[in-house]
Amino acid sequence: MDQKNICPRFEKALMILNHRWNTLLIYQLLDGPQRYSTIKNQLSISSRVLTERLKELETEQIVLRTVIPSTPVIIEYELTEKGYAIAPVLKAIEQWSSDWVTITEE
Amino acid sequence: MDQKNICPRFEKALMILNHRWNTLLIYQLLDGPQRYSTIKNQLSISSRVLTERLKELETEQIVLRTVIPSTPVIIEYELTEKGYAIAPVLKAIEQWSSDWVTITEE
DNA sequence: TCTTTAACTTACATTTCGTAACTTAGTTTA
DNA sequence: TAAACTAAGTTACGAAATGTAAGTTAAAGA
Repeated sequence: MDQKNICPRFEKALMILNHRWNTLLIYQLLDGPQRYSTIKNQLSISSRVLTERLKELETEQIVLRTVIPSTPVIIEYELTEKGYAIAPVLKAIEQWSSDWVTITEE
Repeated sequence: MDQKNICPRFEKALMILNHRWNTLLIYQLLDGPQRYSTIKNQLSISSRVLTERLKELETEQIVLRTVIPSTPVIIEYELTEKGYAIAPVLKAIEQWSSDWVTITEE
């Protein structure tokens, strides 16, 4: 009747990675440092949610935010070492999707 | 200005795996076939959403639903081969979480 | 007949998300 | 001098997803 003892670190990892947009954002940043507007243009995410997620990933030390003092100011986002360490997860998803996922067209 | 060409199968995999509860559900089912009430008791998910997600995973052929005709009826859920193939993704997340994720306590 | 049980449903409140318009501060343009 | 432009947000608000709690169903046992 009681719940399984899930490792809290694993649980937290799932919370972060399964939060909408987060894995796609990390996937996008695997290409290297990118500014806010570049990310926004690549993904079909709204600025409201993009800002929110980048803040979350920054708080989790997965993403680093750098201010480039120009006019207008430019902000660059890049993965930290912790962030790049998520790459194998994305690789595993890519592998599974190429092995098993089919697109149903009509 | 245009979006990156993300493989539609990878994109679909992300849609499925990042949908709230889905990875945790799959993780739970890696232990083997389980009935509805067992899953419900292990995770803190509501029956409304649990039913919804199990249907989604069944539609995606990740989960198989079996009716055991008893009274009251018992339903057993288990991963398909496609479902078990997600295990490496979970393993990669476990690895990352044990390497990098810390729990902030107060 | 009444109660019990497993696996859902349903109604409704709360939270999260998406959309579009607005803000801020320097800089160029008119 | 003032209006226009730009990047990176922020705000207000409606729509969609999620959580909560109570209800449903059908057969069987008390």
